[in-house]
Amino acid sequence: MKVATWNVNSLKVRLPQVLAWLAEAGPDVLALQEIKQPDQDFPAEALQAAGYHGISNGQRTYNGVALVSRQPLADAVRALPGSEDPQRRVLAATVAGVRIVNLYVPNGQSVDSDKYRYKLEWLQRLRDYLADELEAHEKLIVLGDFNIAPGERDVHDPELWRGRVLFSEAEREALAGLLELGLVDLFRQFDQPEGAFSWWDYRAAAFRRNRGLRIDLILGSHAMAERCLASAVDPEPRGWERPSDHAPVWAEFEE
DNA sequence: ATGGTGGTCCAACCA
Repeated sequence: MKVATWNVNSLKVRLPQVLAWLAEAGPDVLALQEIKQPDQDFPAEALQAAGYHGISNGQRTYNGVALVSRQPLADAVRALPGSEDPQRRVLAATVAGVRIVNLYVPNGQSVDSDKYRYKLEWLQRLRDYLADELEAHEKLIVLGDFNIAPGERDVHDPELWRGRVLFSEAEREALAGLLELGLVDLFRQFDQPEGAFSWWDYRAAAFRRNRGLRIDLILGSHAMAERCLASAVDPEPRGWERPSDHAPVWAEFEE
């Protein structure tokens, strides 16, 4: 099973690229973030024609997540439990006996903003949720746009980014807290090239200069980590015409 | 230190 995550920054704009990447990379499951459209606009028919089921937790203009899968998606959950958050950032479902949790973690804007405090509170609620999910599901994958670079190797210039949003101590500790629950950053189980990033700012030719961050992650429970055969970023779509600012990240598992 | 780009939807917000 091949599982992937991609922040597409508007599914309306990026649907042709999503269909092209599905055909090219052939993932069994693709988790999408920032689809920026309500559920009634979700392109279920175009995906079905490509051989995929799809479900969404959409929202107009901002946020919105979706799951695309060759096999049916069951038992969907669309929010962190006990939350009245109107921001659509969570979509979990079960595929072929594997629980998949798709996340669009808040960006946080800057460390002195209300949005940063919201991000840290949200991550605390996420931790409580994932603790329960790990109890309930031996085979668990948690993936998406985490808006946090885990370590020095995941940042093009750690000294520039240190203390700033996406690489601040409190965010990195919150992410480490998720791993302490019993989740593994699958990308780092394998040898990777230097400068393997998943997001590059649209500004200042950041992609051309490879000034990026690895903030799109695939975490697995130990049972999934043991079954993981490979993981990588596919930077190619970031170089396409009118790209998302993120590239897809994938992980492959034995059956 | 600033501003650079892009999506949504036409002013301003978010990333």
